[in-house]
Amino acid sequence: MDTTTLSALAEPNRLQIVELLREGPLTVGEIAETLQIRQPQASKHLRVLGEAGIVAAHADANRRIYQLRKEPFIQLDKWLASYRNIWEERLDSLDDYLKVLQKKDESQKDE
Amino acid sequence: MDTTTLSALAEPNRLQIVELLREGPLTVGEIAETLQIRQPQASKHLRVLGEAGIVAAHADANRRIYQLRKEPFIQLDKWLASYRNIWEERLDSLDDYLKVLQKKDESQKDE
DNA sequence: ATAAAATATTCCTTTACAGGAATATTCCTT
DNA sequence: AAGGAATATTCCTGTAAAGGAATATTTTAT
Repeated sequence: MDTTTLSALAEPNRLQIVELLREGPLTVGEIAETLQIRQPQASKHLRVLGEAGIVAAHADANRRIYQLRKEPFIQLDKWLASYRNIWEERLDSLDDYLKVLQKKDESQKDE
Repeated sequence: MDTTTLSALAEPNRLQIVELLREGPLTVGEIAETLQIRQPQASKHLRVLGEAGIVAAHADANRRIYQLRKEPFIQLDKWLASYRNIWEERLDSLDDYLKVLQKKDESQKDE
C-alpha cells in the first residue's frame, strides 16, 4: 500500500472533499463553499489530493472541475482484500501463538 | 470514515507493522527486530495503533503480544464500498457536469 | 533480594504540515 | 485593452508528530 494515498486521506478536510466528490465532480469554489473553507485552502488540499492521484482536474475556462480518480480506490480495495481473512477466517489465533512462544522458551533452556 | 484510522496507517513504519501483523501476532521485540527499528519507536507506534483500535495487546509475562483487530478493517471496507460504483458504473461523468454548469451560466444571464 | 530481560515512557530536537493573509495567474467579458 | 472571476501560489507562523537517547516499569530467574 502506498502511504501517500493514506496520508492524503488522513486530513479531515481532504477526506471531506473526497466524500463530497463521491457525489460527482465539482469546481473549487463549490467545494470551498460547501465545506466552509477558504478558497486557497481548498486549492491546497486539492493539490495534495491531485499529487496523490486521488483527484483529477479538468479545465473549464475560468474554473477547474475536480473529480475522483478510481485507481487509488481500487488499490485500497486490493490492499484491504489481503486482510479480509483476518475477520473472516481468523486463522492466526492468539492461542496458537502462545504455544509457539512456549516452545521457544523450552528450546532456550537447552542452550 | 474515521481519520484516526487513516492517519495511524499513514505513517510508513506503522503501515509496515500492520502488514507484518497480517501474518499473525508478534511481540514488540520481534516487530522491532524484523522492521529494523528501535524498540522504543516500535512501542510508540504500537501505542498509536492501539489507540486507533487497529491493534490489541495481550500480556504474556514479560512480553506483550500484539495482534490486529478486525473492526477498523471492516469499517474501512464499508467506507470503500460507498466508492465502488465510482469505478464500476461511473454515473457522474464529466460531460454531464459540464452541461449542468452551462445551464447555471445561462440562468445567471437572466439575473 | 538482586539482576536481567522485555516493554513503556519521558524529554529533547527537528521537521512537516495546516491555516491565514496577501498576491500572482489565467481566462472571460465588454 | 481593462476589469473582474476563479483558481493557484507564496510567505509566515504555530503546532503536531517522529526519532534519538535515557530512564522507568514490570516480570522472570537465580
